[in-house]
This record gives sequence, structure tokens and C-alpha cells, in this order.
Amino acid sequence: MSPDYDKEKVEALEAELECLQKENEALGLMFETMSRKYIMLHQAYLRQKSNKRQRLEVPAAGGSKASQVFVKTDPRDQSLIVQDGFQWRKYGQKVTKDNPSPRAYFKCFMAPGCPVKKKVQRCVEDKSIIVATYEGQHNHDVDSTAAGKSLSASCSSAIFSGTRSIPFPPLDNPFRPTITLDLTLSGSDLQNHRNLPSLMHDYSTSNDDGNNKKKKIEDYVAFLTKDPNFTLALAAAVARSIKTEHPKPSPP
DNA sequence: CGATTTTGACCGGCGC
DNA sequence: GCGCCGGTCAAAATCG
Repeated sequence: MSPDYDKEKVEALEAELECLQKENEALGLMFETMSRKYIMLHQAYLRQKSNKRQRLEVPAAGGSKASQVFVKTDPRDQSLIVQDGFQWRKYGQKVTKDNPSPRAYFKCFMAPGCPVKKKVQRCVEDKSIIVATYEGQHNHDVDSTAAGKSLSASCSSAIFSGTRSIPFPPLDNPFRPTITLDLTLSGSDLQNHRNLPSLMHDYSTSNDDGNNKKKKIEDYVAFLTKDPNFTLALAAAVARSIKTEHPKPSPP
């Protein structure tokens, strides 16, 4: 072990450390932005829920359920396409009063008679976020190849499911939707992602006001993990990825 | 030329 | 009862 070798090694490690710190800082900022957006959307959702149509909260016979999925997209992309593994046919578009962005109406036509509909509209607060509202239950299985493609080819990522109730019970239900719970944030390199707690620890200790930020992040994580809908969506996403890795052979 | 999307018209529910 | 608004229909337009 020569001193030169050690020095070189130390320099390399320092460079790597600096690189990681910058990366952590950027990811931390993105995480904070995302958490703000989530809180904003959650509050808007709660406001709407409490202000409008309270009588509709009485569940219909058979339980008509709706779930919302928030999808982060490229703001330049004006299309209202949410790749979720199902085939949808657009049957209408409307501009609603509370949102200048048009709302598109889709029906599932993967199977004849499938009653599922979805409404897709850009978030009024952040036009890079698409809100997809699903209604009904599919009477057929999801097209796993399309779902797989949608995960790899789409530049969008569903950041969370703001569900009042998820119409497709996760894991054991073959009719569940492809709710992609992607907390990695669009545009970031998958290879660069370490596990979140250590990432947050590095980030929080590398800043002067680290304690404050750390507390914010911990609060947010606690908030998310307490939300049963988040847990359900997370479980669905994990199940989805397992299914994609080990696809069951399709019948001839 | 068939499939799909667009878009204006129509319908029904809800609040005033 | 009337008007507003969201959701759906269906003819026209567009696409492959």
C-alpha cells in the first residue's frame, strides 16, 4: 500500500461522497416538492368531498366504488393518456366548471360488457399531474403485456393513489388494476436509488437545517404509512411487480 | 374502409 | 319550475 495509492483512493471516495451528497440534496428537494403536492391535492380532495354531494356518500347497492390515481407526466405532454394495462375507448370530453383543463371520459373495451369507466383530467393546481378516476370493476383480467409495456414505455408515473376506496382488492384479485405506485419520481435514474431511509438520513445530516427537514420527512412517512389506502396501493404495486417478474403462463 | 377520436347536442340530477 | 352542470350519445371527422 503506497501513500499515493491511499491518496488516490481517498480522493475517489471524496468525489463519490460529494456526488452522492449532491444527488441526495436533489432527491430531497424532489421529495419535498412531491410531499407538498400530495398535501395540496389531498386537501383539495377533502374540500371537494366535504363540500359536494354529501348525499352521494350513501353507497349504492352492490357498492359503486371509485378510486383516484394521480399520475405525474411531462407537463409538455398535452395528452390525457394514462397507461394502466387496460384498453380504453374515449367516448366524451367536457370542460368542467372547477377546472379549465378538459375532462376526458373513457370506457374499458378489453372485454365486451365491461362496466368500468374512467375520467381523466389534469390537476387544476399542477397541470403536470393527471387525475384518473376509475369507476366499477373489470369483469376480465388485465393485459399483462400491455401493463408491462406501460411501465417501461411511459414517461409518466403514478405517484400515489388517493383512493376513497380501492375497487379492486389487491393481491388475490385477478381483476385488480395496474396502479403503479412509483415513488422514485420521474426523470431520476433508477440505478441511483438507494433505500429511502438511508437516503433521507444522508440528506438530513448533510444540511444545516437537517433536523427540521428530517422531521418533515419522518412526519410525511408516518402520515403515508398510517393511510390504509396508501398501504393497499403499495401492496398492489409490489404484487404487480412480482407478477411482471414471474408472469403466469397464458392459456393457449 | 373500418376503427377510433372529436365535438356539439341531449338528458337527468341537483340546487335555488 | 328553472337553470346549471356533469355525464353520455351519436354523427362527423380523422387516422392507419
